[in-house]
Amino acid sequence: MTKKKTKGKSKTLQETIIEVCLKRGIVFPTAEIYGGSAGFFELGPVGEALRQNMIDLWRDTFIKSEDNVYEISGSTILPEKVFEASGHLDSFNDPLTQCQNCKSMYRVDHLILEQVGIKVEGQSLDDMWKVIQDNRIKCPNCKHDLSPPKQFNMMFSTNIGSTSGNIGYLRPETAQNIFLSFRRVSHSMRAKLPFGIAQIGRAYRNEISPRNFLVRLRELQQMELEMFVDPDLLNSHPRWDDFQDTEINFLSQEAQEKGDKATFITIKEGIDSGLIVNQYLGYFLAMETGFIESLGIKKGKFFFRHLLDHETAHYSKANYDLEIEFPFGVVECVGLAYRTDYDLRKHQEKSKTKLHISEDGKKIIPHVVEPSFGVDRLIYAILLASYREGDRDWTWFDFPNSLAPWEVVVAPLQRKDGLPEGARELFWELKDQGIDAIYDQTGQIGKRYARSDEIGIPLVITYDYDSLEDDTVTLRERNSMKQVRIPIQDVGTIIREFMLDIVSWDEMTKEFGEFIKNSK
RNA sequence: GCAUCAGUAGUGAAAUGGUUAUCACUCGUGCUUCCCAAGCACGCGAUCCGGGUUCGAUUCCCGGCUGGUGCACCA
Repeated sequence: MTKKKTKGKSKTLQETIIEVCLKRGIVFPTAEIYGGSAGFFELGPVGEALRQNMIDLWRDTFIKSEDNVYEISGSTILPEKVFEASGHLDSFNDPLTQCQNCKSMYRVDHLILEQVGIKVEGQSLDDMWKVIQDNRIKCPNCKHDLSPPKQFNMMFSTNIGSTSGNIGYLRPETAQNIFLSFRRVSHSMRAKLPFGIAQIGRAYRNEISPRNFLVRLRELQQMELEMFVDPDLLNSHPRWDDFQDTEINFLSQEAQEKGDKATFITIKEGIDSGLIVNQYLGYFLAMETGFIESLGIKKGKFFFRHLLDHETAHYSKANYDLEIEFPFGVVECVGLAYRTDYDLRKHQEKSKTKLHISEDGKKIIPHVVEPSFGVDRLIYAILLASYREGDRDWTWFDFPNSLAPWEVVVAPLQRKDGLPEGARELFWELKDQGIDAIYDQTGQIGKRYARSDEIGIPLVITYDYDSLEDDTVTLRERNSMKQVRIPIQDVGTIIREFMLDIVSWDEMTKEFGEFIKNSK
């Protein structure tokens, strides 16, 4: 953690980002006019544009570029049986006890295991209370008496319909819908292993203590993919040759125990040494690396942490968290879990519905490899990674072009002499061409450049007096603050090529020459 | 959930048990042929919520909400 807030002194990066978010309509607290509600945030126009652009990028990468991944959209409220089967009802119900004196809270089962070595996980509260009393377990902190254990449920519950007793829960992860609709999707798509089902949507967790802006939320958004694979073929990924040499930044369990840093390894090295459990996990480690880089986050700034055994969820046989480094600490943004056949088996048992795939006369319950992305945390990570300050009087976001909230601002140099009319005409022309433009004629031109930079719009077109004469406009680029003068009829094409990274800004200035204002 | 600090225009700050709560920037309108938050004029805009003490509370007290930090928690 860095620095303190003391009047007029330096602010943390987090405080700075939050300030810009409020000011520029990126993110703000839910129900703010009523004092807000912890753990909930709303995206403003700029934040929502970022979110949509990131989701598009994810869909392109993890669904559209694959030959057999199908996207669904499931309900956010699910009946209780689902979570009895999935294990969330047991595992999500943490039994807690509190010290009567110092008020410290403890997970009862963890405390008992640690103090007297007895495993009580899954036992009733009364039984656990008995173990505490029989063994005279006291508060490890101050040695005083503990309270009887209480359940704390991390899932939001509700009643379905008018009768009580039909309990539903807001899903704590999007993944369960995928297992529930597995049979329908695999049949309707006539899917053959390996195939994937993806979902982008909201999930809910009643966190005890929401913290750190968009990091720990009670309502969150996920982009999840469940890849279903024949368990005998987990080490026969069809594209092995394409990704085996991809380098990833990896923090092994052993390195964590020694306190070492993450190091770069290739996927092949990871597989050969057993650090990466199978090729499908390796594939997604490589894919996740590429995706995060495309968000403008540098390869050395994030790493995969192989979770320690006690941190690994009840359903998972191996878990790799993608953690991104920032001045105040790391933000965990993506998980990669090897869920094996846990979920399908549990749902098969509970629902009495066959959840296998028939192939070559064999009945296979596929194993599941699950990359799971936290949308909100990634938005935060993008903001942090793109935030810039320096050679100008305002701050800006250096978003990758594909994430920018708008592609271009169209601005008349002044609000008179026919300039607004000309600029307006160009603005509508660009819209017709499918360019995501926004019009701004308020205030002086420099102020409009600043505002545009501040929400990370890469380009500004200025329609000036010369435009009236010769049908050219200036095009300004955010990062260099340099301009070129280009013919109006080519503007749409030029913007498109720049936004798709077909033509770089350097190439553009070479072709058109840098425009210097003819002062006075 | 515990402890602790904090909450004043959009943002950042100032002040006060008593007339109309101050300032900067932002924002809006106008002027200035004006290409990187220039200048001038005018304008909009705030004491987190509830209760108590008091003739009077933004200020003092209590409770809540929200945020920072530490602990705990994070399937």
